Amino acid sequence: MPELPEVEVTRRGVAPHLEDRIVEDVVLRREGLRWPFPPNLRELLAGRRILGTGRRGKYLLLTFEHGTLIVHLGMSGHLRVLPEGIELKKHDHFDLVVRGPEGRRVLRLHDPRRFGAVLWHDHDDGELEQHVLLRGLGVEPLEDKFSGALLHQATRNRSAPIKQVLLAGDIVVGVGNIYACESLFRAGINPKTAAGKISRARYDKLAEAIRDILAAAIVQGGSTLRDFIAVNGQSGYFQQTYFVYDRAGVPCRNCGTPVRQIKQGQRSTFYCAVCQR
DNA sequence: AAGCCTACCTGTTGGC
DNA sequence: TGCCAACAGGTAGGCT
Repeated sequence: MPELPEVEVTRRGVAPHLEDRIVEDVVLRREGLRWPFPPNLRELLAGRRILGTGRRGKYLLLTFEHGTLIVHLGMSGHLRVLPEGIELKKHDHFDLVVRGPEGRRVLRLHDPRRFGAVLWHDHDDGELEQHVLLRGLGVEPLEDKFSGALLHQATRNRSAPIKQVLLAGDIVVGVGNIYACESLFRAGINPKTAAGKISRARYDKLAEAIRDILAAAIVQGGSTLRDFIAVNGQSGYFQQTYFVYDRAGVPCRNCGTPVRQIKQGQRSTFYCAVCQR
């Protein structure tokens, strides 16, 4: 589910309910997800004020004075903000209960496949950016540092296909399977092309495509394919604007040639063999 | 070091 | 309708 736009939509959704609120309770309903939950989370957070929210790649960050709560939604996770007393659903694993002007609110993490994570980074343990999960991440695609020049320079020694290099996340973060396919279509680049063989001019186009597509997806509330919903329960709409993703055999919106589906590194790739060379 | 593969899970879908 | 295999948006970690 959640690539960068969905995580950013989630962050923007939860932010007004969390910022400057005091945590009153933490409820853990299992040992953990991908990794164990910090067992002392309630002691760490109860009575503490949430100073702000952030995002690094697909990691959602809740900042406290003494540390940062790191939340990852994995493939199937979503967060909702609910009034107290809403009935639990299967796979509701974690609640953060906060008090605000409108009373108590519950931030509830739902994650059927349990590839998500909730971790704590204590400020005594050094810089957040040096956290083991964050330190290897590439640049943020919506920040100024991201450019065709950066993509070009960073890929000179990469022989892997551009699609897989984008997904790897060590050069640029947040571009998952959907947005990698869509961006390569927009830039007219065949996903199988070796990353190191793509020209600077084509990378300029790709960087622009990634930026534009991610930004547009955020405006649309992200993509709702199977189960993504925003904090308020609304679906995203970006999937209606897909050019290639999930459209195998359907005529290309640009040239009419049927969209192809192939496997790259066990993941589906969708592309137009005519528009993408 | 790049690049490939596996593993972690449940839910949905499509073929028979 | 039921059964089963294949597949799904992410990514760390282990191997070559």
